Amino acid sequence: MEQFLTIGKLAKAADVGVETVRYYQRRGLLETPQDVGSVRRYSDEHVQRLRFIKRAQSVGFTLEEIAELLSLNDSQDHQTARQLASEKVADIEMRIDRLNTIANALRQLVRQCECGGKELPCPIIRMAVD
Amino acid sequence: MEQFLTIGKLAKAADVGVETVRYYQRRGLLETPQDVGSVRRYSDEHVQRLRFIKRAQSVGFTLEEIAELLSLNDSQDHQTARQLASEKVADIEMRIDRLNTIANALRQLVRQCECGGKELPCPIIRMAVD
DNA sequence: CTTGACTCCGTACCAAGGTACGGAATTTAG
DNA sequence: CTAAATTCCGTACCTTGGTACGGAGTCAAG
Repeated sequence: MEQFLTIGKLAKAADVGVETVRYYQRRGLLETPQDVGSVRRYSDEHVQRLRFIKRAQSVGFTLEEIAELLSLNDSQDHQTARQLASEKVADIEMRIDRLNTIANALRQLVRQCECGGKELPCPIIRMAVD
Repeated sequence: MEQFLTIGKLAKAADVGVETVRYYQRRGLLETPQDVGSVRRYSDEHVQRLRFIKRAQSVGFTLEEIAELLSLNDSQDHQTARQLASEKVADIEMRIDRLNTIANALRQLVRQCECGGKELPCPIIRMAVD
């Protein structure tokens, strides 16, 4: 029975702590399944969801924003979901732009160092995007 | 004298709180200039730096990571700076990939909703990257 | 059938990144 | 020149995203 996990197995599979799983349940990011006997059982869906949360977190979304993303996924109200999803896509594109700006500044820094320019200031921060 | 700002003007120009500026100074992210009279004066450099911090934060860097980025910029040790900068670039590219994954999932969601598929589950979270 | 690991639940605590507050000194606008 | 706004500094407090802990119940391997 690899398909129905206890909370411990779930946590391990998604590489988070058991307490974290419970915390997300309290926050409403993860469904708390019905007890089977006196212990709850989790499926692969739950693992995917936890991994999604991790990825989204690692690029700067708050748990609240992630809850919103997930609710889009779950929503029956496709009209609203489409609208919100479009906004989120725009938001993500902006984040990507910012990351590219920072990456480009760093690449330039790398190049300058390679060319051995000794005392040039390396102005990462000057590259305004605004 | 638009060029030499008090802390209040600086904060306003960079759209952060005065307390935040002081906090960054304590954390070593922003230089504390010498007093001029009994008040410190800030320049456009400081504004740029604060904006850089904001942008980097908004895409998920911690203040500690940002301090590292900034120290690369300031560093005299170009060898080490080049090495670290390359690592950071790789890091950023990974973040961009993750954002693209999430954005693609959302775009797919948008498309499904447009096509009016009523009860299809919209599986944002299934798109594994790992 | 017991003993060690695991679950469940509640409450407490922690670190990061600020924000608020208060008092003394200073600066600036009228 | 005075009154209001700012600065500076220290300490206290707040929110987010967890982690730790403790006790009672439960499950599974020997």
